[in-house]
Amino acid sequence: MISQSKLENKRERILLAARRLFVNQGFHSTPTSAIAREASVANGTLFHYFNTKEELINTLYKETKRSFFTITTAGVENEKNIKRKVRLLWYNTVKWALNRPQDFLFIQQYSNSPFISQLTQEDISEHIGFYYDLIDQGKEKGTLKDIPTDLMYQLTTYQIYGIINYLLQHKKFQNNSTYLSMAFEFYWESIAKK
Amino acid sequence: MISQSKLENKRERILLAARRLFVNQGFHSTPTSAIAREASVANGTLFHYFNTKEELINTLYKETKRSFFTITTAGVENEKNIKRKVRLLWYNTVKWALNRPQDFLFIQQYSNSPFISQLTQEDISEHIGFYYDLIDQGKEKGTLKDIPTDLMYQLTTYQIYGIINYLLQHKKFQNNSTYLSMAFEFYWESIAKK
DNA sequence: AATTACAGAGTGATTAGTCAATCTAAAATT
DNA sequence: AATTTTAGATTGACTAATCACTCTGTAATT
Repeated sequence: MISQSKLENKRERILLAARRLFVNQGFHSTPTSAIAREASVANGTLFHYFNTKEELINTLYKETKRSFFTITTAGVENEKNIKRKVRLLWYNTVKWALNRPQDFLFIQQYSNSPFISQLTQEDISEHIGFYYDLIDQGKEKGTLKDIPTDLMYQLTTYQIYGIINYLLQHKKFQNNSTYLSMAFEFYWESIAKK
Repeated sequence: MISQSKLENKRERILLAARRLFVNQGFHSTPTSAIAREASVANGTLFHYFNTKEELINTLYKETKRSFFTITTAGVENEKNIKRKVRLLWYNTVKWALNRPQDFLFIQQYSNSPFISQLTQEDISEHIGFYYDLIDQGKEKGTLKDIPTDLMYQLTTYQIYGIINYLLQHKKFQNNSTYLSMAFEFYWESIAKK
């Protein structure tokens, strides 16, 4: 139906506008009126789709995170060994962030913001099992270092954040496969058993 | 002088109250009125010491960062070799963060916030040379891996953020020297040449 | 006496969210 | 097929609350 797609369109436009402004100005210095203006939508329309500003923020986070998870884990299960799985996951994640820097910056900003609603705290742990399982597999097979799973997860997450932020600030390396390969090997060596 | 200490006292109380509230609620959802109330000071007094809210935030950041740098680099120069220097720096940093979680969380929050004033961007690069020099020394001597200095700095910074955040969430490990030692060795192996 | 610290009521601007009115398009009725 | 009904989409003016910051007067310090 045409009307239906039109509707979805406005909701979508609001979310896109919100993300753009949030990344540049932060949650609290982005008024809902500015979001509505940026989305070419009336003030009231925003509150038709989202009851509160916080609901808008949380919805944006959930949808972005879900998309992130789907894209970055694609094909990982089919890889033969741990290193290939980890490599694909790493490349998927880095490419996802470089292709959609707004999405990445939003998630990073949200993760570091002081007040995350309870609902989304649960949402975070929804996907985490996938990574924990992968790490446990690697440890069982003796491929990965024998450090606590949750610590390993935390450290690798931060390391990937680090390389992505670096690449976002140094565009020249983004398509340099030698450079990316070096960065991955650094990553791999830090978690692989010698 | 008593009067002098009294004055410093109020300014200090405002800064402490601000930090406490910022960490819990973020910059923009912490009104200056709340800061004044928390510091047991009148509204106007806050603006006597700081012309604007932004000036208060930036002052807080600068003072915290300076204190951080002074404490964490203490004694590092006197260590004999790179590994000992890096270890002391690592332990100093981790201990600093665990002893003053509010300070750490504030700096982390500030670093990730979308709009950092120009002034403090310069302030950030003020201390960075120290770390770059240390990395360069390590690379020259063949102790550290041969990857670009700025990349190494970025990755190690994030890794330390990672372990600190982990320890803040798992208090039981904070005084476990075996655990800390393991975490440092993990860190060291990730940057040391094999 | 002069300057600085401090208080707290006051101000104009801005905010999230509301609401009554209008529009749209599909379903129901004729 | 033409008309009416209905449900939901959309609008933008409006409101009550909140905000950063000012101003004026008083107390303390020099």
